[in-house]
Amino acid sequence: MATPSKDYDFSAIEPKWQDYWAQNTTYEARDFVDNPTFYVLDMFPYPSGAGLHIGHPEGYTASDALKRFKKAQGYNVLHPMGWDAFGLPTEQYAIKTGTHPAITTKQNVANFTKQLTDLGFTYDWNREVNTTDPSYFKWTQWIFMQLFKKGLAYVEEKPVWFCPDLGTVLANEEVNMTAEGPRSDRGDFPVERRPIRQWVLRITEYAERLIAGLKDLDWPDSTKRLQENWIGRSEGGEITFDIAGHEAQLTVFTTRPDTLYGATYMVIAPEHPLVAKLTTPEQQAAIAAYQEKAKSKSDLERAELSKEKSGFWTGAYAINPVNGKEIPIWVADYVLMTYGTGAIMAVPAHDTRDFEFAKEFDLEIIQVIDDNDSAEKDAEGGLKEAYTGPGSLINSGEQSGKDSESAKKAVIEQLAADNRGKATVNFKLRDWLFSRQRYWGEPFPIVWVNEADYAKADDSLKSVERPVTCEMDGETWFALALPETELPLELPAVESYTPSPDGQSPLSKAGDWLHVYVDPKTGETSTEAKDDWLRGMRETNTMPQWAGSCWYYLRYIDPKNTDALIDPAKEKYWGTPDLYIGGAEHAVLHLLYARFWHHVLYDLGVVSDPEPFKKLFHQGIILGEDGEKMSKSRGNVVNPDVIIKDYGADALRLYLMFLGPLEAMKPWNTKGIEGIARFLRKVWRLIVAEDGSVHTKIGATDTLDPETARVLHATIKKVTEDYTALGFNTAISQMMICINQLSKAEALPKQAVESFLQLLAPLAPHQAEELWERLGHSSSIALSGWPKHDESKLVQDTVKIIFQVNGKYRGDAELPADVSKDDAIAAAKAHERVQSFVDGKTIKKEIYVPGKIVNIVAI
RNA sequence: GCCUGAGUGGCGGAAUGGUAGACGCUGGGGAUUUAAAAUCCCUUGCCAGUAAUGGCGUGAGGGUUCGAGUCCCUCCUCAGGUACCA
Repeated sequence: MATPSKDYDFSAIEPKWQDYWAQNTTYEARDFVDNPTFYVLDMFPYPSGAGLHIGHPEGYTASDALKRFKKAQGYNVLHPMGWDAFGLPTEQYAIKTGTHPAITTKQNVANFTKQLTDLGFTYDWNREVNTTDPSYFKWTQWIFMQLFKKGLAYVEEKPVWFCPDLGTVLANEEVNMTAEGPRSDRGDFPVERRPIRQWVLRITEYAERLIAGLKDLDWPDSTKRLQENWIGRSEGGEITFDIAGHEAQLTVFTTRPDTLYGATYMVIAPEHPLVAKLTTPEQQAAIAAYQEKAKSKSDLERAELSKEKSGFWTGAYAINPVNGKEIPIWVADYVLMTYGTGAIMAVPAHDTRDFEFAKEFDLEIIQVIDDNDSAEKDAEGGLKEAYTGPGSLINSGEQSGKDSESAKKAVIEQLAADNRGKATVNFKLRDWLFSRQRYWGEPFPIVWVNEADYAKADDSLKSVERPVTCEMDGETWFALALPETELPLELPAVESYTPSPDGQSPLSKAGDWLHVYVDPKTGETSTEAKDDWLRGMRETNTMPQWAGSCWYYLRYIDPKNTDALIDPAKEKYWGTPDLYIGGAEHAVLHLLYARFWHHVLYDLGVVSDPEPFKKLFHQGIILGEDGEKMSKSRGNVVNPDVIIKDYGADALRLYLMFLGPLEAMKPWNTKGIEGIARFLRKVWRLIVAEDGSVHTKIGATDTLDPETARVLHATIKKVTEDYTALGFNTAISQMMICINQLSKAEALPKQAVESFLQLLAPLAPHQAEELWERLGHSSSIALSGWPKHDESKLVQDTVKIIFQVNGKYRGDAELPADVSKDDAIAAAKAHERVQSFVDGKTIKKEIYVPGKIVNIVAI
């Protein structure tokens, strides 16, 4: 059965072993066996028409190698793969060609599967998932239903980013600010603001837990920080101001209640509901024009346009609750309606933005925190810039003298007694815009009915605590969730995948699907009218691509379950992934959304741990040979298929891992892969003689010479450690050192060579299997276990001791490994060159680092 | 501006506070070959020197230490993220 070839012919060897692993289900994960489990998860790809990018195999090689390593160590390893297949490009292609996205998806998946197989990745394809498969998205819809019933979903008409070219709404995160204005992240088309009916998920209700949960995760620190900043927790207080001559009050959020005495004016956002009420007739025209201007800008644009402060006085005054001071209320767009309460108390002395605004409009600046002379002052002693640091309070009535930290509490307590303030926590995080006006996404399992019908429907179909309503054509509609028996709700066939010009989903044109009758008791639906059934209309929005990727790692554990999202016993057996490998571009969105859903599923009792990804690793980006990001337009894209054809999958896998640390961004270098190819040929020649038989020097002896044994055991040790820590580049270096050493030996015990192959197998599995077979084994190297190093083989009789004088190398000597301090120092002093540097000087100190260094300090 | 990272030969990169440059690529020289591929050997941080050897050297400047690429402080550059978040 062995390939007769005497040469290392990867093009014959690699398919042979890929078939072998598939047929023997070598890497199948088995539920409930006694071995310890190890679940290694890759971020599943979007199966685009372009095929695999070189970035995919980088992370996937690491996980495949780790999987094989863990398997060899006796773990029951789960390493699955699937497809994040809903998405815009497929839909765009459908619009252009009329091909149903499901057909395109199927083709792309087939292509991706082949490419992954060619790379020698042995995923457990029994567990393959596809987000567009109804048996999968049934459960995506089911999760949404739970969110809906828990009151975590609502509908709102919001001005959202709309991209006319893509014909869809985009989330804030999918829009980039550029010099040419706001543009879509995908495709780089211009986008604008439009009010559209949207589903929104209350991720903000989990903000506190999402922050707190980060603490114990083994994630890159930078990623944790990114999520922290994104959620943006700030502690502070809300303070309520009376308005002179008005019933209404204004509540502000501030992180600096301690500076309240320094509040010299207030600012409300142009969109603030009280603007019209507060504006005096004289100011009316100016304010209205300003509001109009602000409306045309978005939050992002406001930030992008010059930071010059603009605004107008409303003509009204607020009353500072601590000292009764009347302060003017301004409207300015540097205050955002979407953060805090949309209103602020301005303390120009201690806030940079307020300071700039006050300077611009000549407003009063009162310093209330002592800067201890650390801030720059003008001739009159006024601040030249805001002092934002801590200090003790001045000009602050009864609070004067306190330090700013304790004053924060004191001021809030003082106000609380009067019901004018309370301590609060504010978040930057906003609720998650969860709908798209697209065809190729999960339909919402929602039917809209009128108010009278809603009253007739069973509570089990409702969000009881927080009914969800929307306005359509001047009527109020109420949302009912479909029962589990109605799932999956599949996509209807449509004639055109193009959204309507007003931005509504293509589903809004699927008449037969759109209009349904609902059984008020069970939620069962029918296209036919029935007695007492409610007449309803299906939701036409679809879910964003994030929906399917929010929970796929759970489905791998129990992919074929038709009765539940996941069997609790299997969930407990496998737990959450032990390692999650994927790009840092998902540091915020995917990883935050998935954590949110997982927390909700935890609350529902579906999973037994609140956090889904305990350990996360980001592989770096591979740049083109020119050191620039790979892109078609640059022409520096490396195609994995071509590399496999020229050098083989093993060489590509090894080289991807040898380029540098897995997490680093590093340039590709086609010349460099030659070195790896050379290494693989060397391994081959060590075992296969010129006539194609096993080399006669293998097994010609039972013992290794001490030096070769030392190198081999050092290699076993280092490779084992490095694989565990994903330090593949240094593991490969060590294996190169080892093969160079083994090649020198005249005779080798068979076992030494086998140990080496076992180390190599995770990264170059095809060649390792082939050579393993040629050494006479009939079963896979995957089942052969993992070598253990023998510490005693690492011990050397003599060690090289470095001699330094004043910290500089001046010589060395081989000394007995157990040489005493005195003997080592004596040996150093006896050394000719050391003497020449010590001569005529006084020895101040002698240091001996056992087994390493003697340092003589002489002046 | 703020938050992360990162700056080491011609290049990718190694170095629990202990000989900086492992391993690989590239370059130079040689062996083998009719020739080529493949393979093998020597060499390859900079400066001086035939050499032995000496001096310099991890973005810059300080500091701690017997000893610093590694720890501390200040600064510079680059990459990624984020931005009027009160």
